[in-house]
This record gives sequence, structure tokens and C-alpha cells, in this order.
Amino acid sequence: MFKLCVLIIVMSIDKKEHIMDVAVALFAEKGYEGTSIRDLAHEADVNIAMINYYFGSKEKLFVALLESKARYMREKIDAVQNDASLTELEKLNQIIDGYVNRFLSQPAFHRVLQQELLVTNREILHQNVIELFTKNTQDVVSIIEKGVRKKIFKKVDPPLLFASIIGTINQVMLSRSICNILMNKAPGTDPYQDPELKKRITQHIKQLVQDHLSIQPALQKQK
Amino acid sequence: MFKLCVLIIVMSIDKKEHIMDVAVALFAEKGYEGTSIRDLAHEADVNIAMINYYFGSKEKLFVALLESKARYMREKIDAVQNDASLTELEKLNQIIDGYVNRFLSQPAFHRVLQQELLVTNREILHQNVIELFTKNTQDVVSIIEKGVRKKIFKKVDPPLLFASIIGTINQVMLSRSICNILMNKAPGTDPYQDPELKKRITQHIKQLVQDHLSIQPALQKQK
DNA sequence: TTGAATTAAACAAACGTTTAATTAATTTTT
DNA sequence: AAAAATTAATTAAACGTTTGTTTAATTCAA
Repeated sequence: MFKLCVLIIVMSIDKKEHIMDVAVALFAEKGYEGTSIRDLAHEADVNIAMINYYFGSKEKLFVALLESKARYMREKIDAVQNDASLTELEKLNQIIDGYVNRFLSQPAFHRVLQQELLVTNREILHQNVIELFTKNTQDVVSIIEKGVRKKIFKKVDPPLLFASIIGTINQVMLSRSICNILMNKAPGTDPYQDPELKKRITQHIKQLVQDHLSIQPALQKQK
Repeated sequence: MFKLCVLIIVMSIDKKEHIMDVAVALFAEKGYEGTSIRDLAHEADVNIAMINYYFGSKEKLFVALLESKARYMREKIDAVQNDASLTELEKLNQIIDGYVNRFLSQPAFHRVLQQELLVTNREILHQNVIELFTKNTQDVVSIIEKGVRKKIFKKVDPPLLFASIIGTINQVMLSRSICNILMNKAPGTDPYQDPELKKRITQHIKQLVQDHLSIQPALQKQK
């Protein structure tokens, strides 16, 4: 009896956030168009009208969702970039850690973002996601470029190297089934729960990036 | 007058294929759920009922679409794998060429595939796409593994290296806007038309893979 | 004349959104 | 502090569209 009371209070304090949590999960599974307000209301255990009451419309709910969940990586990259004590390679490694941690800990939200990048006709939503991406890209690219200028790194294609970093994680996150295939796990299990996965991905990307960037002593001598 | 006649004949011969072409374009832009049969019928300039007449249902249209367009990479990988005259690195390079060519020449179809991987609740469609992916993954992974066993390659994480290859291309294909940002092009242009892009991606991935796999003489000596 | 291709119209179901009524909570007045 | 007034939260029902699909009639080709 008492427990039930507490539950109700907690729910009503941030019902908005509760709806948003359910929305991320449903959008991730069924897509934005594939998720109906009725589905959402039923799953979140609220009245259908409450969603428009709180957010105004389905589209505005989506935008609210983006804004509340997307600040993290922006701040992380900013912090790393302004840390003068780090070498360019260390910066990259920290950014890789950041992305892997972030993406793997919020697979549903991440899936929603990816979907919105692929579907171009919902322009407002699409544009919102693009903006999120642009600044991060430019920052990471400029770190790589700086390393190349300093001749700490080999001459590479910075934007495409960033694409490889993000793309590797995205590929693993593309679908549970594909991740299970890649990771040699039994189909049906949730691979993103496994802490081993995070370690493996981080290690692989860091090694890949380092191999690609590092100036080989042998090659230097030959010149 | 004569020209019009020919056009009509051609259209009626493979009207099915015409519908499928329009479907790919619309699905890519608006998503599967976001594309209505009416949109599709209007865009393809056929009656609404014709789509169900030809394909049975919207879902069956989608499956037909997959089956007609997805054989290519399968055959390409098969051919490369069975070519005994190639080293493992050459095989990988040819597969990279294959994927880049394929993905960049059919960006719309590729987008549709990606969408279906991200949305898990349309199980029949999802499963169809997964199956396409599984065999290719296993083949490429086994090529890398063979190279590692032969000690031609460094000890790496083969499934994740495959994820990096595909993931890099996918990242570039994720959205026109993102590709323009990555490639430093003016927003609004279609980057996939540019032949330079294909060359740049291929080069980058090949270099990335080679750096990651190659056993460095310097390191060998140290041992 | 038979069978396939094509059409406009209608189908029920589901969609996002709005309404108007009711309950709950908060503030103001007594 | 109690009652009244006001605002906010919540509800069920209905709104007009749009959805995928089907029908029954018609046109076309063999």
C-alpha cells in the first residue's frame, strides 16, 4: 500500500520524462512513423491526450527527446579539446572511449538518431540531428589535422578516419542480430549488456587508429 | 507520336520493375512506414490497386525489392574467395572495391537496407536483411582469419575489422548532409555523384586496413 | 470471347489531434 | 483554518484524415 503510493508520486513528478523514456524505446524498435501515439500512451500507461498536452505534438516530443539526451558527447569533446596536457593521440583515444561508452550505454537512443539520419523527409527532425553531428565532426577532424601538421601523425584523410571511428561503432550498433554475428554470440541474446564487448570495440578502434596514424621508424629511415 | 508509343510499351513490359524503382527511391527518402501506397502509386503513375495486384501487399513489395537487388555482393565475394591466385590482402582489397562500388552506385537501396536493420519490429523484413548480411560477414572474416593464421597479417580482431570496413562506408552513406560535411562540400549538393568520392573512400579504407594488418619489419626485428 | 490489365470507388481500421467534461491540486478569500 | 475560486492534470469520446486493402465494373489484348 505504501509502496504503491511512492510509485505514484515518483511517476507524477516527472511523468514527462517517463513518457520520453518509453518513447525512445519504442522509436528505436518500431521507428518514428511506426510508433503510434496510442502505442506510446499504452506502454507508458498514460492517457492518449497527455502526450499532446505535455509536448504539443508527436514531432515536438521527438525534438524534446533529442535535446534532453544529446548534450553529453558535445561536452566530452569540448573538455578533451581544451586539455593542453594531452597529446593528439591521447585526445583521440579519450574521444574513442567517450563514443564507445556513450553509444553502448544508450543503444536505443542511438538507434533513433541513426534512423533519423537515414530518413530525410522529416526535415525538422533530420536537421536537428545533423546539427548535433556537425560540430563534433569538425572538432575531431581538427585534432587529427593538427597531429598531421605537427608530423606526429602520418598523412591521412582526417574526415574519413573520423568516419571509420564512428562507423565502426555504428556498425556494431546497427542491430542486435548483426552484433551477435560479429561477436560470435548466440542469436537472441542482448550483446550490448556484455562489458567485454565495450572493451573489445575500444581496443580494436584504438589499435586501428594508431596503426593508421603512426609514423613507422623503419619507413622514416628509408627516406 | 511514335516516341510516346514506345514509351508506353516499354513501361508496360516491366511495369513491376518501374514500381520497384520508384519504391526504392521513396522508401529511402521517407522510410517504409513513411511511404504510403498512394504516394508510391502517384509517383510511379499507376493506379493504387496495381501495387497490390502485382505484389500482393506493401510488405511483399518490399521483399520482392530486396530479392531483386541484393544478389550482387554475394556473388562478388564468392568469386573473390574462390580465386586461388590472390593473396589474402588482395582479396580484401577487391572486396573493399566491391563494397564501395556497390554502395555508392545504389545509395537509395542501401539506405533502405540500413533502415530495415535499425527497425526491428517488422520481423519478416528485418530477418530478410539479416540473412543477406550474415553470409558475407562470415566469408570476409574467414579470409582475415586465414591471413592471421598464415602470419601474413598481424593478430587482429577479424569481425571488428570487417565492421570497420563496412562501417566506414555506411557512415559516409548515412546522409547526404553528413557526407558533405565529411567531404567539405557545399551543403545541398549530391556528394554521391562525385567520382572523386569513390576513389577517396577506397583509398582510405585500403590504407587503413593495410596499416592495421601489416607486420612491420621494425617490430619483427625487435623480437 | 476469354482472361488479363486497369480503373474509380468504397472498406474498415488506424492515425494524430482536439474537445469538452471531470477530477485533483493550488491559490485566494473569508 | 475552512471555504471558495482558480488553475492544472486527466479522462473518454469524437474529430477529420490517412492508411493498406478490396471490390466490382470496365477496358484492353489475344
